[in-house]
Amino acid sequence: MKRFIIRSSNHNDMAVTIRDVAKLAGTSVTAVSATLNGSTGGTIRVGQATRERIYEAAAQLGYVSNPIAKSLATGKTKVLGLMLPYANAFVDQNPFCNQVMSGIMREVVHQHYNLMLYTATSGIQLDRAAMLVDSRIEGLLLVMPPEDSAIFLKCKKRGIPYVSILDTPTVGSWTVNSDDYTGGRIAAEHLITLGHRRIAHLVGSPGVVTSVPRERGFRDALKEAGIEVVEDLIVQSGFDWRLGLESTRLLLERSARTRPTAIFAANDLCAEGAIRAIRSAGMSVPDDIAVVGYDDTWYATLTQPPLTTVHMPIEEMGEMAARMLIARLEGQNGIDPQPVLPVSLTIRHSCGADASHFVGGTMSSHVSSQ
Amino acid sequence: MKRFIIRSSNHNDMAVTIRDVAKLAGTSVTAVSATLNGSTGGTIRVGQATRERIYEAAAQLGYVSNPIAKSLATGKTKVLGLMLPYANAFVDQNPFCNQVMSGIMREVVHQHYNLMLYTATSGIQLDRAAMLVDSRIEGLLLVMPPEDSAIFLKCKKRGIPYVSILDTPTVGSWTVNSDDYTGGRIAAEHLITLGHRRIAHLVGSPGVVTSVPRERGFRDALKEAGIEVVEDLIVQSGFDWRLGLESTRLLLERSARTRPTAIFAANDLCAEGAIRAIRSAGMSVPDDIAVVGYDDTWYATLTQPPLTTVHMPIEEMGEMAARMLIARLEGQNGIDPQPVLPVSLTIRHSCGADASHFVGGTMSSHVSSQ
DNA sequence: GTTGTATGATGAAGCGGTTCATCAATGCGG
DNA sequence: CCGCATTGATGAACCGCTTCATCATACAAC
Repeated sequence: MKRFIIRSSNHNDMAVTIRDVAKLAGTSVTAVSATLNGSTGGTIRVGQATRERIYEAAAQLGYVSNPIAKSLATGKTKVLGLMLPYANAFVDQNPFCNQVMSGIMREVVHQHYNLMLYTATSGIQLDRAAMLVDSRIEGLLLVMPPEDSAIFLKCKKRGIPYVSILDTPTVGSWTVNSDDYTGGRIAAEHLITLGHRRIAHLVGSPGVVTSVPRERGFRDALKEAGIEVVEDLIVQSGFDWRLGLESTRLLLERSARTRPTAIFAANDLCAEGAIRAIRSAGMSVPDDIAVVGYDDTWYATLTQPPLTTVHMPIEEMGEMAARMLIARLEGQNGIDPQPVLPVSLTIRHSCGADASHFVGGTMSSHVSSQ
Repeated sequence: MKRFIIRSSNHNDMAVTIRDVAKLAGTSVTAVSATLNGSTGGTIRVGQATRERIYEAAAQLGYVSNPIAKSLATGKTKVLGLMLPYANAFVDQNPFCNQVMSGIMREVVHQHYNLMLYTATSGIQLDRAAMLVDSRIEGLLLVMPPEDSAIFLKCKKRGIPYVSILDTPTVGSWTVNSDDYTGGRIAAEHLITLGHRRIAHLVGSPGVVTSVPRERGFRDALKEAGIEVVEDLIVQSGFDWRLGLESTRLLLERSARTRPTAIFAANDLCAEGAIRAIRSAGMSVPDDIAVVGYDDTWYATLTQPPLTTVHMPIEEMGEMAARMLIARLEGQNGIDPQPVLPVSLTIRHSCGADASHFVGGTMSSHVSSQ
């Protein structure tokens, strides 16, 4: 026997469908669909009267469209994926990711998209996490993806467009970066302007793309000021405060005559480590040694003294990435695929500078003080 | 003229479907579906030989199931929603949310679910954000939801089950909390054991449910130790370091004889503020005034001195919430709907205690030192 | 030989929308 | 009155997958 099916109007928890609305409004599902979607302008036309009956019926039934069915029919999900970097501690402990996420969220919500979150949690490698990325998402946002990750291949195979944040731009890639070169420069220039000559640079973790241009900018600034670049003062460090502390401790072991009088740290957390090392060596920041951070996360206001740091427009980068991805999905063109956002210097107290002297005094497009 | 449709095998970017696999394997879609899902044990049975042909065909075509179609057919999406709290700064600047998210992610990935992220970004109220929650998600996780939010109603109407983290348990609700009462107690007890008698408590933001039981625990501990509870020493503060600083500053204005010798702060950030206030008043932590924090986020290791703080199992709470929600979705029963996770005291250096004296010396189930 | 019971396999009806192809009615110029 | 463009409206195919109802066969028991 065939099942007896007459669309049992209420399977109790069954949501109301477009058909229910059509029935109540005494019209067709086509009309309902077109009306409720603001009529796409195809061959389907709905008169004013019908339209109103539909609205009323929909309201009366409390109809809400089922996005899943819609996705299946249209092939569009209005969902973006966000893949956070592999190192769990990084995500947990670095305000950077949060701020990027905030920016992304803002834009995503604004454009009526949704965000699916993926992370490579402890024990799950990024590539394995990538397996979970499926056709539910239309595009993917990547934060600091490791080079040559299988995830890229996978996206390509699946035809999923992606935009990465903080990634080396290559031909045809879509990346959002900030101007790390200038960031390195303005940090150095600020210190130079303050009279420093022996300036150390704690370089970020190897493999993180931002490190190289920052270092380059740093070196160039020194050269241009006619200051000899002492290789021993440019040391490998990292984005963790412990690393900053360790590296700085080593620097402080140098004799008073070769010891740096200023340190340009890999990021704000690293600067925190540097400040600690300096303190525990019985010296003062900024009187004995000046410190410049990088990122200008909220944490920079919490160091003692508050950190002079290179401001990265982190939220804006997230926002930009989301905007680019969506624009691309919607077939807009004329989008710059590899924007580089400007940085600036936020002057606080870790260099001993009076902010007011420096407004407009650096290469940055914007110098603020707090 | 009717469209001429023979399922044009390759619309070029069209993904391979279950039908393609069936065709190649010379069998039916039913068989393919059953096989690839590990045969649900219904009336559909697939023989070994067919099964192998199917696997081979699927592999050859690089078939991947379309989760959207699957969702539409089954009514299950395997997607959970996560609603982060409204205050943007809170999410950005408080490590708490991150850690909860980590825990949630861990469990969600482990159970082969996905996570859709919702936040009330600046300018978008929580209730408006809730509008975006749709049938794509099977359940919702809420972090510190404001009471009486429209979101609850909405979930109920839609039949979406939810579990909230840090929320007052009510009849029939599903909530995950940690033992705030004991948290307040052990903080106080620790300080009492160290000989303190004038202990202040900086209470968390009003409206946040954790504040009340913590204060109660704090008071009870004092009473039990026969210490008079001085109302003036229990002050409204908040979860931001600025608030901690401000509140503490006021406390320090008291005469030396009525001034507290120890402060139990609302959370780690608030404790940071307290430490600063104490320092800038020319006093020392812990020598002049001891400070206890709450949460034990990574930030607690960064204060100077490192913070003795009540350890909240934050990640575990996230994990637990996700596990409960999924269990509920999958119809398991016997789940405790309102678990209260144990807290403990992490002893560092802001109270001047030697950790080794205190192992087992408090009510906590676990005392660790770093 | 008949009946019964596993086992193996499949067609087709959904799930809830979108959209193409088609048709009815209306209005207008000549 | 006829031809034609325009507006209004609809049935049904389709998106890709699940699953019910049904059927075919083989083999065991009686």
